[in-house]
Order: sequence, then structure tokens, then C-alpha cells
Amino acid sequence: MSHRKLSIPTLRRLPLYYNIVRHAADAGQSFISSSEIAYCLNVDPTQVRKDLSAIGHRGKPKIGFSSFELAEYLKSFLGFDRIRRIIIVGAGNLGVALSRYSGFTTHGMDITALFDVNPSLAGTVVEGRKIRMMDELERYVCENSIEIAILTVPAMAAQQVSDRLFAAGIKAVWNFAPVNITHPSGALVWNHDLMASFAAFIKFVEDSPESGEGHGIPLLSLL
Amino acid sequence: MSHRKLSIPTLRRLPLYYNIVRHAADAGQSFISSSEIAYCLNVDPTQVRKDLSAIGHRGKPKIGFSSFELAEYLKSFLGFDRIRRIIIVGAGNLGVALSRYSGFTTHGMDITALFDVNPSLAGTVVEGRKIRMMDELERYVCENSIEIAILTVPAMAAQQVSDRLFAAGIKAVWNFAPVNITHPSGALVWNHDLMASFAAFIKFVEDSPESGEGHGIPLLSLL
DNA sequence: TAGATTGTTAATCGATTAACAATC
DNA sequence: TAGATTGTTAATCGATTAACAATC
Repeated sequence: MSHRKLSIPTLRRLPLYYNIVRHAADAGQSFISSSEIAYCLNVDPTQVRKDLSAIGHRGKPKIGFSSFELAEYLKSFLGFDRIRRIIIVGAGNLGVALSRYSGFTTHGMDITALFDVNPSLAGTVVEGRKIRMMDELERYVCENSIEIAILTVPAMAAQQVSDRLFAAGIKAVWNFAPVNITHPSGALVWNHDLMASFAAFIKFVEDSPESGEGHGIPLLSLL
Repeated sequence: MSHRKLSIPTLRRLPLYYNIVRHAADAGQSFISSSEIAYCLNVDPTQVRKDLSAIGHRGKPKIGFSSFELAEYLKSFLGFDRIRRIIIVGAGNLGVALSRYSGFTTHGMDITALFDVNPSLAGTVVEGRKIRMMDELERYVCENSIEIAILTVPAMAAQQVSDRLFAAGIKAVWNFAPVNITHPSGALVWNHDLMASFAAFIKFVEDSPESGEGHGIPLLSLL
């Protein structure tokens, strides 16, 4: 129980374990071993056991982990069974694409609204959600106690918009703009620079020897 | 020169350095120190110097790094000045959003085509590119010597589509589907599971003490 | 020059992996 | 039972950080 502090690598692996275990459970497989999970992700089986142990889940020696139980445990631990209200700020290509992504809903993330500065988008309905104008932002965030925002505005506007979000009470921002955002203590920014990620990937590919030894990279750390 | 093998963490930081340095150069700042770069990303200045040293770039003691020169160096090192042909397979929300993202073009990534199974999308033009049907896939990849594909198909189809991509000669896949893809040796798959990343973020946020000590997380490793 | 910043070697830190007893 | 798999402690590995001489 009482996980003191999970490392970020562990935190990143847990959702991947969930995908695998959920899939096994759905396919009717009763038990799954740490080796099976580890093989899928190309990590060490010990790593898997250690991570699961860290969040307080016990397996059965000789048998493995009950797929269904573990899936439910991870689901609960990761909070996929609880609803969280989230807003998307910036209803451009990416913002709209994310708002249409069904994965959010199935993982308990309720995207309650989209915001944009462009008046021509006012009232446009995307996936059942009306695009709101930026001048409604503060009131909406306060009245609905929103704490998490996905930021998909242009880089130039990211800092300015973030300042408003923090002032309105937002505690965490998932930032897709390729800029560093300064933020008050007590708030968090998790940068997700798609281009930077892709560039690192390309470079990795080009630096790799022509004949990779198949499945040899820790896919994981590359998330 | 001759960087033997850059670590993945280093590889992920380089594009972020580029963003910062390019921005400084564009703003007319002649020189930038490792500390300035490090501060923006909340990493250690030594880290920055070590990374830059690893790719063979030298700074000037007492002065720092020439913003313009470093920006150009990183641009060249990361290959942003060379054109690479890429295809997007899966013209759904995300695939279309990515194809519209101008960042690819400005970083030398030329998205030459989109593919989808949905016949009703046949011929639809997105950002000047015609959506092609899957039966053209193999021929297109071969004839245009495409080596990199962005995979934005539903999870269920990911493995099957990947098999076709590898068979056609694709060497690297940037996979957005939340499933592990088995691939032949010599090919690489870089998973980019948006939901898993977001889930780790949310969990991190909820586990953090209410009063974070502002800007205290290594934003970096969280990319 | 003196002070500031680089480049690099050495020390630290933490994550991954190995080893192995416990167990169903 | 014997064999397989877990859980955990110890060892390894590699990335980050500290220390400091070199330098403009």
C-alpha cells in the first residue's frame, strides 16, 4: 500500500501494463505472468513485479497474476474508473483531434469544454461540445472547479494563456506548445512536444545500425 | 565529432535545446550560456554542456555559445535542414491533425501522403495532399522509397497495417496506437501512446504534494 | 587582469537487473 | 511433490551532478 513515491519511469509503465493486462483479460486469459507482460514491452520481468509490488498488488507464486483482478486494480489505481473534468484550450487541429479521441472518455477523462480565441469558431459544436470563447474561460474554470487543462494553442500564446489558467485555479497543464512555460508553485506543467519527440525518434533511427536485432529497444522509455 | 552513441535522454533533450537556442537567436541574443538553456528546461547546466560536447559542438569559455551558430549546428545535427519523406497511415482525427501540423514542414519532414481504408475518404484533399486508399500503399512506399511512417490507425488494425508497412520496406514506425507491435529485425517502432502519457501525468499530479516548489520537476524527462 | 564560463574527469545517485528464498 | 513464478534484497549499470582546471 502506501506507495511513498513512484518514480516517473514506473508511472509511465503502469498505463502500458494496464493496456496489456486488460487486453489479456478481455481475450479470456485468466492469468498472466510478469514475463508475459515484460515480453510485450521489452522490459525485465523483475521490473514488472517490482512496479506492481510498489503499488501494492500481489500475484500468486507459480501462477502469476489474475488478468481480471490486475486490470481492475490498475484501472482503479490509475483512476480510470473515476471521472475527472478537463478542458482543452485551443480548438485548432490538435485540440479538436484530442477532443474527438474516445480514449479520454473510456479512461474517465471528461473533456467538458473547448476554448478558442477565434470568434468564427464560437458556438461550433465538436463531438457534442460547444467551442467557447476565451472571455468565458475564468468563469468556467471557477464555476466548474476545473483543475486540469490541455493546452493546444500556438506557441506564441502559450505563456499568456497559461497565466490566465493558473490565475483561474488550474493546477496542471498538459502542454503541447513547444515552449517552456513558467508557472506558479503549486501548479505543474507536463510538456508534450510532438515535434521534439519525433525528431528524437528520427535521430535514433538514423543512428541505429542498419540491422537492428529486432525488438531490441526498450520501447518503453521512448514513450 | 564521431558521437559513438547518444543516450536516449540526450537525444530527447537536443530538440528542446534547439527550440530555446533558436528562439534566443531569433530574438537577437548573440550568446547564450549553458546555464540559461538549463534554466529553461530545469536541468543541470553541466548536462547541457555534456550533451553539446557529445555532439561535437564547442562553446567559448567566459562567453557561452553563439546562439546563431548553435542553432544552426543543432538544426543540422538533428537533420531539420534535410528533407525526409514520410507517410501517415490512418487519416482519422489524429492523422489529419498531424498532417496539418506545420511543425513537420519547418523541420524538414515532408508528409507526402495519407492513407486510409475508408472509401468515403478517397480523393479527399487534406492540406494539399490527397487521401489515398490502402491498396495503393505498397506500390507508393516502394516507388517513393519511403522509410518512415506515422501510424494513426485504430489499435485493432495496427499490427496488420504494420506488417504491410514493413513488408513494403518501411524501416521506422511512429506508432500512436495503444498496442505493442511486433516487427522484423532491422525495423524500429517508437510508441507514442497519448493516453498512457496523459495518465502518467495525471497520476503524477495527484501524487504531488499540494504545494509544489514551483518549476521543480525535471520537465524534461516527462516529455 | 579578474571573473565567468566552458569541458571533462570523478563522485553520486537512482533505476534496472541479478540472485535467490518463499510459496502455491 | 516438483516445478514455476512471485517478492525482495543485493549488485550492477548508466545517467546526473559535483568539482575543478583550462581558457577567453
